[in-house]
Amino acid sequence: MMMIGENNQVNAQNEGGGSSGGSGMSNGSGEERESGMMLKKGPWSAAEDAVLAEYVRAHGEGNWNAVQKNTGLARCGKSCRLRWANHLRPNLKKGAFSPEEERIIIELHAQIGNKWARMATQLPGRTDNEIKNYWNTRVKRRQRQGLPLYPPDVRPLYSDHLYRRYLQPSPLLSSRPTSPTPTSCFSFQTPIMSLHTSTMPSTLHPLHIPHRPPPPPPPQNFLYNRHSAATMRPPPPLHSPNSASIPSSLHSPSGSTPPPPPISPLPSPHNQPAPFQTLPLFEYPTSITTAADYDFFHSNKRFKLDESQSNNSFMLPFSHEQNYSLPSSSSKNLHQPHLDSGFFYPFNGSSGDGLLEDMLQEAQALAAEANGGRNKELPKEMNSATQHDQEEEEYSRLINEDGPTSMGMAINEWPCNDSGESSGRQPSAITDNENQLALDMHGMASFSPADHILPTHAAARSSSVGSWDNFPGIC
DNA sequence: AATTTTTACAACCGCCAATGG
DNA sequence: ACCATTGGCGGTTGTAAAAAT
Repeated sequence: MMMIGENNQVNAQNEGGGSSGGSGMSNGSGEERESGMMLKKGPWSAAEDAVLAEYVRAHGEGNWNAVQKNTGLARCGKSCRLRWANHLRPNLKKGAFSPEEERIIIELHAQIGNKWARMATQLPGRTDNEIKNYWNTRVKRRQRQGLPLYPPDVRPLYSDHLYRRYLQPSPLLSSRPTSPTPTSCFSFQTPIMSLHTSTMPSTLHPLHIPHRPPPPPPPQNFLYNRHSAATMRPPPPLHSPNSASIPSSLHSPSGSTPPPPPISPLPSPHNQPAPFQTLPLFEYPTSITTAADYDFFHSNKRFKLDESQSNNSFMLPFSHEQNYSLPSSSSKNLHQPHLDSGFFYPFNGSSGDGLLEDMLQEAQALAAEANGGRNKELPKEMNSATQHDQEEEEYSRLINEDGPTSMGMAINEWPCNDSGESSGRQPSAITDNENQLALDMHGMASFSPADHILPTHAAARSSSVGSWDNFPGIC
């Protein structure tokens, strides 16, 4: 915890940080000069807090730059406003979020995305900063654990920012407008590779492929249980029972909440008319250092290096009619999976989907080989009774209680319009024309397969990577 | 017990829109 | 219309504490 003492310490982190909010130059010591006065940066002291609180008590909020002028407080107006809003104003709640608050945050995020300030208006006493921090921590935690970002009964409805992350122009769609605003969308990295579709052509299959486990030791469990994994119920209602606590004004930007898409079997890739062109699945990692890694990328017949691409794309042998370009190839992309909001929907993967079954079997074989026949190595963190465990339990229950007809597949979002309204059909049921329309509508120019597919090597090697046991349908 | 990793938090940064001169 | 200032927002970073190894 950051110490707030009386000594007006200067935080070294601000060295070379440049100007802040239009204030003067940084002097490299955590202070800035404005109007001839050295402005402090870094943690606030109790004395500074007292000065600011007294000023606001006397003059009210606003006109923050006047604080420094009138009180001599060596803080810029921006800093004063932030300090007041986040720490000093009355009725601020401190401490951990209650389960109710967490639920509200999750549901709000599912609806409006990273609109922290708007979320804060729905959580009295909480600041946007707190909410943002909570969410970012949650994202990291669940990513590492390989869990969906949202519980099964919450489905992200927002659409706008889901796509911003990927709106870099591509050779195919370079004329489309792009947004400069990246977000912390979360593309969930489960122990299974998930080929998310939020920015991919809707005719693509969402696909789960167990990823190559990290080089031993320790091996991960990759056994795939087709029977338990082959059950999936339709998505639950959009809102949990307590979602009524969320004001309607915060529902989708369009003002109406789109209904959940009806569930229908998703045809297998084999049901698609051939020939299939290929889709870049992930970038060739630039940091392969082990023979096992090399073998995985070069000997696995399901992946092939697309030599037509300068960025060492690997391809899956089925795909949309077009290839999609990758953003700049970098090991960073590979090792830092992009964050996006994954959720699940049924995938009919058990009725003669030869390709998919082959892939799954292949992955299973790879897993068994890598794992030396051993299963079930639960990371320590998976044994703790936490909220996510409860969510996971519920999720598993939802998955397993229905008939063995479908398999859980993670995707980001249905094809939908700008208001987040779903087309109401499975991606594979979308025609090419419609798919192109969707692309046009969203400017879905490119995506980063590496972001979506591969777990970070670092994460994969860390002890905190969840085993398959932690993923519903995988045993 | 020492070290490493993760978490929680605070604060800063840059951008942008609103406002007023 | 232009420009500077101000305030707000979302993203990012740094750090201490806690947890894990």
